[in-house]
Amino acid sequence: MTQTVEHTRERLLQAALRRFSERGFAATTVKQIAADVGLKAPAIYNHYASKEELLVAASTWALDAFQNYVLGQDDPSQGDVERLEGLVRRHVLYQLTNLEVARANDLVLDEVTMQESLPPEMSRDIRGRMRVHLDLLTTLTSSVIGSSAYPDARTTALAITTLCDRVNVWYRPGGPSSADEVADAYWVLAKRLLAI
Amino acid sequence: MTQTVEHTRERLLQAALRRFSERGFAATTVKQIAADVGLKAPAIYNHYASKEELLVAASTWALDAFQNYVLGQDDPSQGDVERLEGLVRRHVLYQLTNLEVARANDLVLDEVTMQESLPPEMSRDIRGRMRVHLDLLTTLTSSVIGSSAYPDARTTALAITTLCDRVNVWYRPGGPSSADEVADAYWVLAKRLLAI
DNA sequence: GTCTATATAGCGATAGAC
DNA sequence: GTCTATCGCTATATAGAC
Repeated sequence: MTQTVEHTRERLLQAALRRFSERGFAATTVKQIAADVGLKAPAIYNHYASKEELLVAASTWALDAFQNYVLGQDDPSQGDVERLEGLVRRHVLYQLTNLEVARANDLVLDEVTMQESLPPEMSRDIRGRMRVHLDLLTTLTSSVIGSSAYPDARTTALAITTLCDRVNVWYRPGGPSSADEVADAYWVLAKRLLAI
Repeated sequence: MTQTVEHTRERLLQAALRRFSERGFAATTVKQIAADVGLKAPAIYNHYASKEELLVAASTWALDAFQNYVLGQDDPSQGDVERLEGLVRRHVLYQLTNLEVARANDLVLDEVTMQESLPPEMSRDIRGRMRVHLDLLTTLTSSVIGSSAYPDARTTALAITTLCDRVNVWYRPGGPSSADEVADAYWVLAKRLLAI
């Protein structure tokens, strides 16, 4: 009871993240987000200037969390295959142990793929971040399969990251496989795509 | 000029399909759909009872078109590998030559994955249809890789269909590859996943 | 920093003339 | 079958009291 206060701003961000990831941006109302943290709708505007700013904040937070986890642990002193394995495993594990954040990332990526949904500045930022991830994956893939491989490194890297990215679409927490088991299986699949 | 009339109902459905696929259901207004076919918003209700009915009609149409193309040409008298090749190639080609419809299918599948967006009857219908596709793919995969393979046939089939499904996310019509070239490359990737 | 009350705007959908 | 006008509602966001 002493400091159940907790910073309202952060709790609003988490509530927004969950709502946006469940129903999408347009179908979510600020009233719902406010209610999730025990507030009336107008109180939100003491913390965020607009609903769109909430989307930007939530999306940025989700992308940061993903990249910190997946890319932050990459160790350039390791071999290329080991680095690829780490990227694949962490990508899968992240998707499966942070279903909400992962869904939010799917969502924001979708809104970037489409038009007008997000402020252009943020669209650029997001594209840039995804490029960092894909470029690293492509570089490592190229080292492993060679520069004249068919399909080429970019196509192969895209296939690998797509598989990892979509794992949360069909995975259900209570199901037969643990997240680690799925990560194992997906690294096997990735190795097949790399033909190693 | 003789019969530029064309059945308004169908043109509305196509306009709805495009709008929904571009911006999502909640963010699309009936006014926009009506304007796309040169009508005012209320005229829509002479053809569809509600915005939701337009979504149901558009989604059903899109799913039918996809399944007719991909599954309708499947020939059970062929070998398992040949049938898998056909399914993969047609899936990719369909995604790339019907970008709008493909996006609409992504969308409706997403709304099914989430909750409440669609009438429950339709959610069941869509789940059933996707099961038909995945079940066929899983059966053929199982025949090819065996029932004790690791990862198992369902995981492998899911990976293959996921790759095909997401090809339209990064493909751009004016880019370096034709749809046929992408289909070639993806069948190579699918074979690697099948370890053949 | 939260509340109630309200401004403003846009939505889906209906009524009724043509 | 389409139009204009409008209903009823809900949305985001603001104003001002506490």
